[in-house]
Amino acid sequence: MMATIRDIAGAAGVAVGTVSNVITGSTPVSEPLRRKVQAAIRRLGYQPNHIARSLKTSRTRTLGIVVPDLATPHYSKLIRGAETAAREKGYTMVVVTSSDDVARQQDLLSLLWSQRMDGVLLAMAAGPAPLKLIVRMAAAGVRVVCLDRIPGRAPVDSVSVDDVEAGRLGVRHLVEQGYRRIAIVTGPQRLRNERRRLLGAKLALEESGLSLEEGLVWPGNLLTGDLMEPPAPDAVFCTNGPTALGALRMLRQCGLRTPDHVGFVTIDELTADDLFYPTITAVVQPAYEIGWRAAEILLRRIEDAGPEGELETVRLDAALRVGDSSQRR
Amino acid sequence: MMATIRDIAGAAGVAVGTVSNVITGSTPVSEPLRRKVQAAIRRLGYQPNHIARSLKTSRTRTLGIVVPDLATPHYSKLIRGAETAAREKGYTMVVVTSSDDVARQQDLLSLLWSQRMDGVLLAMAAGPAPLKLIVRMAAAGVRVVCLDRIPGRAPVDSVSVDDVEAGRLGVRHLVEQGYRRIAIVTGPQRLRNERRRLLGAKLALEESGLSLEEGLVWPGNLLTGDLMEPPAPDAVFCTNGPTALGALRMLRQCGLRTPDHVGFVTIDELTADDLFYPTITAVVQPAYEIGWRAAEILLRRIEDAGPEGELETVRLDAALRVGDSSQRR
DNA sequence: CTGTTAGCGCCTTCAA
DNA sequence: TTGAAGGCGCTAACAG
Repeated sequence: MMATIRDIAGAAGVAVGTVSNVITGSTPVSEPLRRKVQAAIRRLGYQPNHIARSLKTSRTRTLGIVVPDLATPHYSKLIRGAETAAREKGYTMVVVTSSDDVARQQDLLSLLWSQRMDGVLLAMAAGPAPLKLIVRMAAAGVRVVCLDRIPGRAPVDSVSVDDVEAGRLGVRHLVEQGYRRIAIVTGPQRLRNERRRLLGAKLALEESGLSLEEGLVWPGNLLTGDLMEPPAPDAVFCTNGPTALGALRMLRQCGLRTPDHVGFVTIDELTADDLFYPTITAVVQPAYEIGWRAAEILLRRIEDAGPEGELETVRLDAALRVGDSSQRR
Repeated sequence: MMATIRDIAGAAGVAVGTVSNVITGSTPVSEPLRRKVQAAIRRLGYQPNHIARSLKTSRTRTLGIVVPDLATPHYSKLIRGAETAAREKGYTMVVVTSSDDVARQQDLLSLLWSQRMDGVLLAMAAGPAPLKLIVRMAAAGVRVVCLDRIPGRAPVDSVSVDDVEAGRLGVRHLVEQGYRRIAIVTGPQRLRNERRRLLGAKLALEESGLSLEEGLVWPGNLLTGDLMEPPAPDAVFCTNGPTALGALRMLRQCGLRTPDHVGFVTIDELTADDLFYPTITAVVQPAYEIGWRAAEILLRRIEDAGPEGELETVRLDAALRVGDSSQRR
């Protein structure tokens, strides 16, 4: 039903090997034959079967990327970066989402392995790292590079932002603006990123001679009233975008505005945060570059395929983008 | 290097066919043998090769979805809906983005075809529909279902929102609120959706006995000053999310606030639009359901594989979600 | 039930 | 340069 290399060989009056040669370009083919072959390809609407090709070559020229979710702008930027790098090298990128579920993440990795992806980019789901699987995949020739959400200490290449610095940067800015009772709102502490951002925030406080009161650290989501009851903060620092949205909702519910009643800084850009009134001060991650760099490393591993070489561990810097929300009045 | 079905047959002391039978479950296998096989599978860390399986069965149990971009919340919801429906049937969803580029869209469709996806979901890039390719793919057994951004008249199943109604809904609301000089800001008119939303908006005006002044329709992005020079609008209606963000930026630049100076309604939810101050009135599309329904239709086509049957054309309703921005004071 | 075997479509030596 | 042939890993008959 569907045209094969054989059909077009027949139609062009040449051998299948010749057809393959004109398609892959691996072996020179004389002009007249090449023309006949290409004519037949067009005429029959032939579409090479990558499945068969991959089975033969045991390379798919396809990369997988596993992310916790697609809705967060952070991950769409990251994917775009990775996808662009892959495309430049002639690779296709397949995107799948774990919904932050480790079981599903495990399934997805197995699936990508079964699909014989040449390599996989992994932004881990919250929870234990699938190290054993990663190691087995690597042994089987499926490279894995972690990005954004990376495991603590593990034999994998990784690219991410410097989380400690990001946390420090945001809180230091608040301190410099004159805020003293700074509340920290974080995501789940199972995530290493979150732990490190919190660590950075604490460091910034210590460096300023301020002590962090435990009452002012809220891991996970804010609860109503946290902002009102003593010790009430004069500023809020959020360690990620979704958390920031939650915190802002809470502020609104409590009738608090930034920066009039409380200073506000978050890690991650919020969609259209320049439209918020007042605009939001953010510690911005180079999301696109994280994706790009990770894909680059992965592709190098795949194409060099030589000895293991050194593990690559890239830490990129986040940048402070000052808005209105942290301007103490 | 990588364990094959053969290796585990050897390790378990059975024939390859038996191994295949326990894996696929297509033929019953006695308990003792099944156990030996499964032990061997675990021991050797065997991972089935989907490539080979697909070559044999000529089914990949994988669907592709092509979207213009990932950053828009609308598309991530849509993808989640489609992905969920696919997963329920045991299919994997591969996400690729066209960046709204028809050439790239063409390449991606060819690629998905070459990868022998069992079916493809397509939210078209702005520009001419790749009808010929779609027809060829269908003939070759790769079903295509269009969603969200669908072609005008074409022999494909399609799922989308009722754009005319969505446009009408938004503008009618503004009229009901007492606005009279309503500006319409649209996306590129090459997009059928945009044309139809504009049409709906015009209908709502006519039905209210209001005439649309050409000066108050801005296709594409707003330009500075449009809002200030006469005839200045007393309300703005945007036909999609990104356009709305642009318009809001413009309003801010002009020092105009909603609803004090100008009423505001948009099609599409904006991320965290409940946090905008004032909150934004939106005509909300059932994005998740669009994805879900489209995947459902596609899967039915794939699995029934029978006669063509009737073309399915699903039009879902958008809903008005009233916020502050359209409350005339 | 279990084992054997013939391809799925393609690429890649290897001879001619 | 061209053509013929083997086999990638797996499934699905089919024969035992």
